[in-house]
Amino acid sequence: MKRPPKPPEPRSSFRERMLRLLAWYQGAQRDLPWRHTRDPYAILVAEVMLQQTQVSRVVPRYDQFLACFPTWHALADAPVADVIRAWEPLGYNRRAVRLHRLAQAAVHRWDGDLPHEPELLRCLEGIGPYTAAAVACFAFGAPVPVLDTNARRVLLRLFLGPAKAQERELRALAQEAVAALPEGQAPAWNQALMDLGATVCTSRKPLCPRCPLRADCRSALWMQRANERVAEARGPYRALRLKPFRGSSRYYRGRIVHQLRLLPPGESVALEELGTRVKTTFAVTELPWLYRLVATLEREGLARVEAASGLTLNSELGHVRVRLP
DNA sequence: AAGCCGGGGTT
DNA sequence: AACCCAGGCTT
Repeated sequence: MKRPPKPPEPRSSFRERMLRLLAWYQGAQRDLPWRHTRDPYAILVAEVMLQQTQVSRVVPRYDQFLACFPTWHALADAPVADVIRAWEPLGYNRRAVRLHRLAQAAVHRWDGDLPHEPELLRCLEGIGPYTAAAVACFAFGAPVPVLDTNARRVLLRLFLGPAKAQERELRALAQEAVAALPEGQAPAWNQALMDLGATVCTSRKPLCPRCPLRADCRSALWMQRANERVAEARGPYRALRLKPFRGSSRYYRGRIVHQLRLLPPGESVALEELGTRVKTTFAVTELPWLYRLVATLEREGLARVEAASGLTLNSELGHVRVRLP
């Protein structure tokens, strides 16, 4: 008997797959603090904190930040130094400054609210395509795609396969999905994509056996083989835990801001003293280097330099003092 | 498109 | 040691 041609894989319709993911989400969704509110302020705080920062690192800081700054007004009226302090250790410290300015814009320009349309949200500094869509959807219920790294990966693997796709097709696919959604399901859908990506369809070690859509996934088979290859190739693990970014300007910027946060409120530190706190081998010949870093931080709203105006001669740098803005 | 911007956890 | 992360902005 001739071997029968391989039957076409049974594929559920686009809509069936969406409904299955939504059903999975109903039972598997993560209980996250920012999912208990639709207050635009609380949503925005979460979304800004979550920019390029893992959920597990935001959770412990989130309630604490909201306790310090419960409303638009509370945040807008607070000294920016307090906001910068409350941001530690989330990183990307300019987000704290931008969030502070966003609160002031909400109070003074938008009458205690935010615009509801993603296109208008996008005009605000610190709100990019992701955050605009997230606020529009999660706070205002707008049926728009919310494309973060998780949603991109899930859509790509699920519908487009292992080949790399252009941002353009991804957006088209995401838009098509949202348009096919039952009324009012956009927030759940977007969160379902993120949850699947965060807990099952992970970047490095996806748990395909636990995936509700495995049977209809364009990448499942490919992924299984890839995992087997990785398992074979994996060698003994050694934890090294060396200091990352040693010597990079990014590394020292972080240390500088950390030291400024440690200062008592309103106090400043001499540039040279700051140098020794930030770098154990600091020498006075490095004052210009340190001053450049601090000057950049000042332009970004993360530091204030107290000095005779515009003097950058080496001999003058000894009089420079630095503090939080 | 590429570089820059933190910092902690995972493998 | 590199990789990862509910990105955004500048050049």
